[in-house]
Amino acid sequence: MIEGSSNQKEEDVEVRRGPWTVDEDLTLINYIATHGEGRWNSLARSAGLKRTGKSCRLRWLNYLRPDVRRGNITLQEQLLILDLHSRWGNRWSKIAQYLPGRTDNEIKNYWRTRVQKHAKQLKCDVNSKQFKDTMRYLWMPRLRERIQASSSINHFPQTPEIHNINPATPSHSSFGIIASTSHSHLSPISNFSDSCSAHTTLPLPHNNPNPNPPHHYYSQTPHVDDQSHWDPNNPYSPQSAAEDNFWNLENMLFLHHHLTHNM
DNA sequence: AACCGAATCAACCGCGTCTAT
DNA sequence: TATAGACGCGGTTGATTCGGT
Repeated sequence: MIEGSSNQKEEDVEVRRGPWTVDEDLTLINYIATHGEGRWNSLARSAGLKRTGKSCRLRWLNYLRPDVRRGNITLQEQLLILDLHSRWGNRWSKIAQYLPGRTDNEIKNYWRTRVQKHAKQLKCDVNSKQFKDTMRYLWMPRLRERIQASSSINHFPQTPEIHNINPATPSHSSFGIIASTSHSHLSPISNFSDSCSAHTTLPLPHNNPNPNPPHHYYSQTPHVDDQSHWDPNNPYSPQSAAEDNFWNLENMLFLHHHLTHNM
C-alpha cells in the first residue's frame, strides 16, 4: 500500500505505509548494523527506504531490535505491569523500562486487550477506585500466589538480577524502591501487605541490551498463542498456556464474587 | 466447510517535548 | 530568544487470526 504525503516536499517521494516487507526489514537491519540508529528521517532516506523516519523507528524498536522479547506475557510480567500501572497509569514507555525486551506498544496492547477487557466483564470502569482496589487487593495477591505455586514447580524465564539501582532514575527515589539481588520468582514485587507501601522492589530499567537475546525474529514469529512453535530450549518460551493465563474462569469467578459481595 | 464476531497486535496518527541553529 | 525539524509517547485503527456455531 503506497500513499502520497500531504506534505509538498514529501509528495516528491512516494511514502510506503502498511506492513513491512522482509526486504524492507533487512534493509533497515543492515543499515542500523552499519550506521547505528537515530536520526530516523535521514536514516530512512539514506537507507533508501520509502518510509517515514517515524515508521522506521517504530519498526526497529517494536520488532527488529535484537533484544526484543516475544511470546506470552509471563505471570511475573503481568504482576509487574499491574503494579507499575497502579503507580504510573498509562505511562507505557516508563513501564516498559522495567520489563526487559518488552515494548511499550506490547504492554499497552496487553493492558487494553486483557486488563480492560476483564474490567469490562466485571462491569467495572478500569479507572474506577473499585477496579483499582480489586487489582491491588485481589488480583495482584492472587497472581503472587500463582507465581509462588508455579515457581516451586517450574523455572520461569527470569527477569534480570538486580545489583543496583540507577540513581539517575528519579522514580526510584520517589517510590522508595529498594535494590535486591534475589531472583524474581516473587521478589520484584513485595508481599500483598506491602503492595500499598513504598517498599516495592523493581528490576532495573533495561537500558542495556539483553545478554541473551531471543532468536532472530525470522525464526521466531509464531503467533503468541501457538505453543507448538516454541522451542523448549528457548528461555523465552512460555511454560504453558495454562500457567501463563491468569485470566481464567476460576480467577474471574473469584474476582466477580468479591466484587459483588465485598465491595 | 463456511460464516461471523471477538481477540490480537502491528502500524499509523496527533501532539507535546526536545534540540539544533 | 525564536523557530523549525526531529523525536517519543499515548491513543487509535485496521488487517489478520482465532474460536464458536
